[in-house]
Amino acid sequence: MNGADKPSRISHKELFVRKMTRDILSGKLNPGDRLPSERELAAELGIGKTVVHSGYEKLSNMGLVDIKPKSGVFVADYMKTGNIEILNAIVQLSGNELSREVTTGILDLRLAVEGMAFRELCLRRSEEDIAYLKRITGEIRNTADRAGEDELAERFFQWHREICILSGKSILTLFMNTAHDVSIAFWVNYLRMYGITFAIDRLERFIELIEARDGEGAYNLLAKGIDDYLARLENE
Amino acid sequence: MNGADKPSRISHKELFVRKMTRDILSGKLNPGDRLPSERELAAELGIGKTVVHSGYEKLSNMGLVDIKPKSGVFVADYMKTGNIEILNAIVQLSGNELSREVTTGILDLRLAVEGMAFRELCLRRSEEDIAYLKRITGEIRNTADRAGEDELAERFFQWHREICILSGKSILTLFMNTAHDVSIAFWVNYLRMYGITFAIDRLERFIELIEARDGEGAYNLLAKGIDDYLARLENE
DNA sequence: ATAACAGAACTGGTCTGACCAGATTTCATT
DNA sequence: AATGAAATCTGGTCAGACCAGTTCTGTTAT
Repeated sequence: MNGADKPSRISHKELFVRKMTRDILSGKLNPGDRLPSERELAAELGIGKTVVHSGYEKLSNMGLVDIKPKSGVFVADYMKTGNIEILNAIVQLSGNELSREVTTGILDLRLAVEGMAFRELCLRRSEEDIAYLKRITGEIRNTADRAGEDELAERFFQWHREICILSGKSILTLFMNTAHDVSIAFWVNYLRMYGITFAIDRLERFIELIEARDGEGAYNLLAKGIDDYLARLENE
Repeated sequence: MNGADKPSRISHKELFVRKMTRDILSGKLNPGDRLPSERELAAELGIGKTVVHSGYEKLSNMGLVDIKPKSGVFVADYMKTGNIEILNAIVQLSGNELSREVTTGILDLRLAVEGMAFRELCLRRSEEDIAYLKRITGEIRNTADRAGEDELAERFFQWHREICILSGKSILTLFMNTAHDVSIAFWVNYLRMYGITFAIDRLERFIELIEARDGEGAYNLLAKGIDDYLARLENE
């Protein structure tokens, strides 16, 4: 019993994927290692081969394992071949705790992606864009008290994603979504560190700069915020 | 020869996913539309319900559809909620042809990601790194004649990914892999446009700059290359 | 002793049909 | 008209059967 009482039952596949992810990411299994065959594993875990196959397929999509058809499944050199979904898996496993390396990496990318979005949006923003951003920012302020930590993090994520959407560069939006889970973990930490009021004030400062079409200003505010966050992380 | 000779038979699931992807991306189906139930579709297409389920699952992973459990499957507002895998799907559907918007978007991101990798690598590169880069570049040159278009594109992709790996910023590598398919499409076009010799010479120029620890130089060469490519694209 | 080669014993890949449980609709009862 | 139980939808899961390559193994011919 229990301990991890999940109201919604966890499927065999989900359990299997988590176990394998943990074993691989923790270093218990090393790149190149051969994994048990689908049949073996199915028998050992008392589940169907189809389930194991589906699980291996998912791990393969993340880049954690390398499936050689009709031959075997091997642990992949995932830091070479994996994709960003691995980050999301890492975050979920470690319960929203981010290592420093992951944090700085993600922030570097965020600066690149969102910085570009800010600059583009400042060039093309309409009055409607400004009104819309003000409206959703107001909504965040109004519901901040009764919103949970995760929900608030989600709202901040959506606010920044909106910048990408409004910028018209749809690639940036797709990228933001790809890094969703890891972003949420970041925002939870951020909001704990700086507090809600400070964070919302910052959103409004961004809106002012966009309204003034000050792309460089918005970029610099973003860059400065990231630097500051990393500096505080160092001093912890 | 050839064109589309696929030796490996295409599975029902693959066919189904492609059809749905095409219908959604082409605008034949619109965000919010309810899709047929798994059973309906299975009967209509003469395949098993599990196959349809698995297909819907894949589409959901890409962010193309929104699965409401026990309720129905709906076309998602994918430009808002989709992730980068959608790009890969777009590329595959259009037979490696890239729209201008996708191309510029991807190149913007590449500049951000690889530019950072070049700068970092110039700071920390060892003699071994240089020797390794020279070796794999030599291999590309030696095999360029007998390699197919796609294989060569893959090798160029791997070369640039190697920059990310050697830079030590593993997040950048993960990002590169996430955009793999779309990058291959880019490199195929690039190699057609500039020719193999020019492209390989350029790799060697990069190595010289890394050896000289000239991070700015490498960044500028990358930026200039991208600008030039986009300019030529305009004039086509 | 060694090389070549059938065939047995693996491997992952695909698909069907059955069953589960939550969501939704229908329709008789109040 | 409002209520609520039951029928009928929905996606979610799973086991087992079959397919087709790959790899190992033991025999045979040199």
